[in-house]
Amino acid sequence: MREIADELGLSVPTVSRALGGYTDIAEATRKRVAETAKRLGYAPNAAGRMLASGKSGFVGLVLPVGAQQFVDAYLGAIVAGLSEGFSERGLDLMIATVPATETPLDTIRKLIGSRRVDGLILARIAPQDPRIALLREAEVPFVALGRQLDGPGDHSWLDVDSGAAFAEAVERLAALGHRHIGLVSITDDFSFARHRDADTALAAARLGLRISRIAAPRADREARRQGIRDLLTAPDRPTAVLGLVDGIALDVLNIAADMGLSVPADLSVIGFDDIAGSGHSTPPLSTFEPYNQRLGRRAAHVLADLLAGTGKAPIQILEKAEFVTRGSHARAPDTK
Amino acid sequence: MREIADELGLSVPTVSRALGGYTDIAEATRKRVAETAKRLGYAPNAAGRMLASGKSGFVGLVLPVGAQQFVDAYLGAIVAGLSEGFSERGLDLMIATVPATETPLDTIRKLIGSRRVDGLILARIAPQDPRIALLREAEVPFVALGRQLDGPGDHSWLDVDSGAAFAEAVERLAALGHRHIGLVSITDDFSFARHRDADTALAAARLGLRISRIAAPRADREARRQGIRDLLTAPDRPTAVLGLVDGIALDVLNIAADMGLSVPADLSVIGFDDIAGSGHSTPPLSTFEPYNQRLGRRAAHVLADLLAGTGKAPIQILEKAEFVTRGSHARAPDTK
DNA sequence: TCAGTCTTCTAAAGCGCTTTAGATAATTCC
DNA sequence: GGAATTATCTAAAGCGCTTTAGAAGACTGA
Repeated sequence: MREIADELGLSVPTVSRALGGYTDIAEATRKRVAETAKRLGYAPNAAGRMLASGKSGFVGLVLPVGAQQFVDAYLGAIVAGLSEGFSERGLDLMIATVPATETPLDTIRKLIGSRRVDGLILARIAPQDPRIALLREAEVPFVALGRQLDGPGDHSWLDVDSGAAFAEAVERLAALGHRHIGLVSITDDFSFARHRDADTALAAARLGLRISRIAAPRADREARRQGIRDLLTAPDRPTAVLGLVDGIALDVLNIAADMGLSVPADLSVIGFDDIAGSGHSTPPLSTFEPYNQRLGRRAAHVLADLLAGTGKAPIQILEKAEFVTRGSHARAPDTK
Repeated sequence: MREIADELGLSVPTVSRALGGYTDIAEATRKRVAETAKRLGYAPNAAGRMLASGKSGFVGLVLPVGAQQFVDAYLGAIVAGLSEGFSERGLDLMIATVPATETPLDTIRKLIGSRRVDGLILARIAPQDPRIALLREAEVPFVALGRQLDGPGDHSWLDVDSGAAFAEAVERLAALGHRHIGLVSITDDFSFARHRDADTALAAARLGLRISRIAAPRADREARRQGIRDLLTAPDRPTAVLGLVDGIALDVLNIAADMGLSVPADLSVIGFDDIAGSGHSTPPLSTFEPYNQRLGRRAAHVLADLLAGTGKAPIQILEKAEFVTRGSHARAPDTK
């Protein structure tokens, strides 16, 4: 910056204000400065700017990578969207992992204590998430991706309304003549599982359909597969099955094939997530695409607004997941 | 920091040196400072530290999100590994996206011009990658994930030796009595495709096997599927097929099922990547797992070493992909 | 024409830390 | 016992930028 100032015979603050677009700089000067800056390939030193302005220009996403939690397709899409959204607003995304020796709360405390980030994105919200309490107390702007179970709270969040997607799946199946639908769920305590269970039941009750729900621990694949087998061999087996996630729905396809059931003629199957591979199964899986990248991008904009001070009221957004019509669902067998 | 100094009747620099673990501070003082810092919940201001030390403590990963390129499972795993590895070395990962109005080179130039990052990770290396030339010229430490086509170069890189995996697949199939293997490849100009093509051909030649290679543009799924159908209906069809990636291998499974071919009895199929869904196909797909998260973590350590100045010579690492035995490959049909 | 008002710039201070040079006190050596 | 050394601390400067206060010049209006 001094270089530019020297070259043009101006002072350093003038250059700073010119680049900052302040009004008390003559238009001609502003232009000269801008041109010289470009010619010299000037990029403002981030540290100097941070120190003087008190803003880091960074926004943090804390990943609990330590355990088995890794960056799956969901987080990958979120990261892409966040990064895209923030760069549109002149912010940078930093990804922090929680070291094995620390708790996520420690990491967050350090991050905000060192002023390394101006705000935070919280992903994988637990039904009761202590991080939310911490950030509210510290008065650090943040946006949560996902809802807590005990109501909307008064912080900003975005979530995919996967419950609505399951209700839509029930409606679609009802319209195709299905009267009895299986739901393969999980016993783990995730908010998304409870939302999907509840909204499926609600929609079925509203339409007068029967739901047969089975559930096993998420990681216990064998238990789940046995449950599916039992469900499909029962004398009054459902004519359609909803998988809580695509992985489960693909297992249903798999087991149906083993049992000689033809999908979608004998059995309809619908999943959720549109994971890689869902389009390549036999038959290709009908599922819901949650557009997580778009969700991440919108979350970035919400946080950017928060940081800019635009609007104090919490923003809470439920995004819709789109149904992806493929080959694994059709009219109920006895209504052809 | 001044607070700590005041509280203990010391000067600010003394506190700084005490926390920095310098030798010219009495052990007793060091301990008192450390305790007070902990008690006050002190975290050093990142901006001040950066400005004074000239190091940002950040390492950048530039994502070309703009176009269709999104964060798939590969990049997700890489990000997780990088973040994990860097946090083990006291560095932070920042993810930058390339705005629609800029080229990746612009973004990189800005990043290093503003001293926002101390070093960079380059992912998705092109056969001739201009980013490598730029960073070499700017003398910014970096590590590439992937090789260029024209030899190893003299910069540090890590890559998965997927060519070796395909050679291993050929060997495994040869050992199972297969004499004629199909390879479904792509026509696009990616380094990884050429490595896999070449090493497959080499291994087959060495073992006296026949390879029938077909290829279509990566995005043209219909052309690829037609190619696979032609391959499998030919009078002397191969008894095993390698898919360049899992998506392709799953298509092969799919088409084989449509044609009434039983996998693995009539046809063996092997893929590469172990994407979500590969374990849920019918039958479950035998494939290779590249352990990208581990690769990212190792890359982080290589770059951290570079930044610490430990060892000037470029480090070039080829990682092995592990074969995942599932149900889609078996003995050749006529050798039972 | 001269006080008052803009417009456009500069001077100085300071953000929180690290680093270099130097000061003080305690210790050692002959 | 005094010079030389060592151990431990402090003073001062400076990293590159932004911000506040203020100065200089150009303009207005009666």
